[in-house]
Amino acid sequence: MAAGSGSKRSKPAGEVMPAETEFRANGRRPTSYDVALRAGVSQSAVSRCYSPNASIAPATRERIILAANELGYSPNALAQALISRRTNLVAVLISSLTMLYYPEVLAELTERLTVRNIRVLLFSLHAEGEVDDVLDQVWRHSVDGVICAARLSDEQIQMFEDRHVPLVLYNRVSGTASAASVCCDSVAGERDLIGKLLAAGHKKFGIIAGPQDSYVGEERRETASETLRQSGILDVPVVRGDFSYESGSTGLQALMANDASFDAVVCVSDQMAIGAIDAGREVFRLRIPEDLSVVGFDGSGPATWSSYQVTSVRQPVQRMTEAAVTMLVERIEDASLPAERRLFTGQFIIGRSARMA
Amino acid sequence: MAAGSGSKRSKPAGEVMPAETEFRANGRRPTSYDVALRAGVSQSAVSRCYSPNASIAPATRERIILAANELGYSPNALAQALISRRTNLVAVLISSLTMLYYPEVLAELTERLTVRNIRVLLFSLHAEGEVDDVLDQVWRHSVDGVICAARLSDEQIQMFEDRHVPLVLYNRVSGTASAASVCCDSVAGERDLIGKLLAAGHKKFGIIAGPQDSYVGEERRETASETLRQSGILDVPVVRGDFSYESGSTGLQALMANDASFDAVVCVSDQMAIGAIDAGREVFRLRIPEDLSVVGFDGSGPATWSSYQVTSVRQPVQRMTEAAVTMLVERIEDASLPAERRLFTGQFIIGRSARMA
DNA sequence: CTGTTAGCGCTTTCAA
DNA sequence: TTGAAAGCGCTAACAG
Repeated sequence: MAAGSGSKRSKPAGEVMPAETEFRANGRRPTSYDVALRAGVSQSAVSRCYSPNASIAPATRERIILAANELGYSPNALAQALISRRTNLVAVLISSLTMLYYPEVLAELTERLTVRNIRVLLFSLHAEGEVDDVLDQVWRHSVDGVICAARLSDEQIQMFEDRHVPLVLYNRVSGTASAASVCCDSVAGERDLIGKLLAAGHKKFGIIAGPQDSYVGEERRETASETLRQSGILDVPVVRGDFSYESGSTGLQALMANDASFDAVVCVSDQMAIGAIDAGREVFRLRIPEDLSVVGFDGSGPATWSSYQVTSVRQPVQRMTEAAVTMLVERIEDASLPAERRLFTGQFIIGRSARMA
Repeated sequence: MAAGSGSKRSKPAGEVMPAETEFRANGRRPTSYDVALRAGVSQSAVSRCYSPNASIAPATRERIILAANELGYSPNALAQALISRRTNLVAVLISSLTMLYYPEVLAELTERLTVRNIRVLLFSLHAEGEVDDVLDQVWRHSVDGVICAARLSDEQIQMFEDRHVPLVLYNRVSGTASAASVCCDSVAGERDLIGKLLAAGHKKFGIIAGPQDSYVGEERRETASETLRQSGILDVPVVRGDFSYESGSTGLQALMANDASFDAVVCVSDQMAIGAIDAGREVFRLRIPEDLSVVGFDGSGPATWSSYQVTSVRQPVQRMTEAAVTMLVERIEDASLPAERRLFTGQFIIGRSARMA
């Protein structure tokens, strides 16, 4: 018998196991050695059967596949990864809030990675300090690359370069370090939104911003303020939320507590816009948009529901996730590829939550 | 020098590498050999440093930790897993729809697994046929266990037993095979809901059900029909949706197309209830709940928004996810544990979408 | 086309 | 407490 003799296995060559009639007779999953034994070939022949471009005789392959099926064999991804230095694993880092309020992104990323035969190792970040622990796990698992939709410091981004782990940032860019990223253009989108509100004659604005550590949130808030300032509208009050419905609702109430004469409230996310709309209607008995215009950002599911129909900017999530996955895979394939930043333009959604004339 | 000589490494003992001043001088991540070399100990000493209950002298440990930090070393999870037969990886299987409409579950599961030092390998299923491919990947990656919130056939469940891979089903039970599971009691919840509608004098019902392959959807639909039948209300029309907002909206319209005299519409999910409420208001100009009562199920986020306030049954997601994770971890620790089924009672949410008197 | 061989980086006896 | 040695299951030269 070809296999077994001279192998490193502990059982001597003569002591060949009987045909394994039971599934997993020895209590462990079958290995390529078991398959080789049964098919009467060498272990490496079995390995070749599962290699995309291996040279193996059709007849041999058939015998091996048969034996493998009888045994219920499938290659051990750990061993494959250990030797080939390719895990086919990508870590997706996502802040728990984003995961809750924007699940479409995760669903799309997962699907697109799966299509490329890549598995997703999911990390959900809530607290800030957690990031370092998560990164440690990322290194330990030798993932082929990382897609990050959570806050990373420049030092942390630098670690990816040091370790040659391809990284693509989602809806954020790094300040100093150069990292590949895919974003929806918050500046253009928010400017567009504000411009339309101004054109419709809105004069008294309020802003419901996101947490300070949110990249897109801050970008949208700054753009809103700046655009208004350029039109001579200064000192626009800002309150902060956490992207949640509740914080949109309390945000509006906080704004109104000081001064209830708003024309328009700019929310940096749809979820908060919805909260603001509900608070406007329920708490202040306002008609939206006749008495108060509310705009959001994202174009996420509930924003289109007929009770809200939020005037907003829709992120092209499908194209963005596809771009992120493509960029990452390219960098896994060719580590020398330079950092690239892809900026997608959001689509204005007219909705019914803002007076547009 | 202790390490290096006699090791299996290809570089001869004499050809010792110079002190590695650079991070990852050889272009690869440092291994325990590199650390051993630098700390002047054997590779196994380094390994012990990262073992919870190893016997190692404090002084030695310190030298090793120092060297490890200088090199930026962290253990290779692949190699650890390969030899120790423990990956600290759990696969989470979730249907893409569930992922979209019920992200809280994924977030909670991930968080609770992370706390237990377990990583999540995420698989999102859309089509039915995909399951077998996903399972193949699950086997290949030698996960320690699986939490499944997607449809699995009895044969597929049997594969987990054959391979001794612990499995916990989430919000579903297996028909014949015995698998551990965590569920919210749809029967009790739906019966409660229907009972309250009946008590309030509703007479003419319609049901918006889920897809036929949804376990909870069908359970809720059957319970609703059955409970009504027991009160003498027969032939309740049923239309099917896919749990989405849109299908709730079109579902109501389909029901009304035949007969617009409904008292109450029972939706098997909140998302569809919301769609039905909006369609009732927008399309049919109905007041909810004065003209039409709508009830849902789940108690998911948007259901509590003030525009909807869906009368529903809230699943105790926190307790359910904790139970699922605990059950799985117990079975990873002790494979001989018998299958167990934990049923949680949902909480009735009175809401404002159904007339209750 | 096929088999032999040498490890991937680590844990775990077994001696010392 | 420590080191040497033996693999975990696999890929990838290298010969033949």
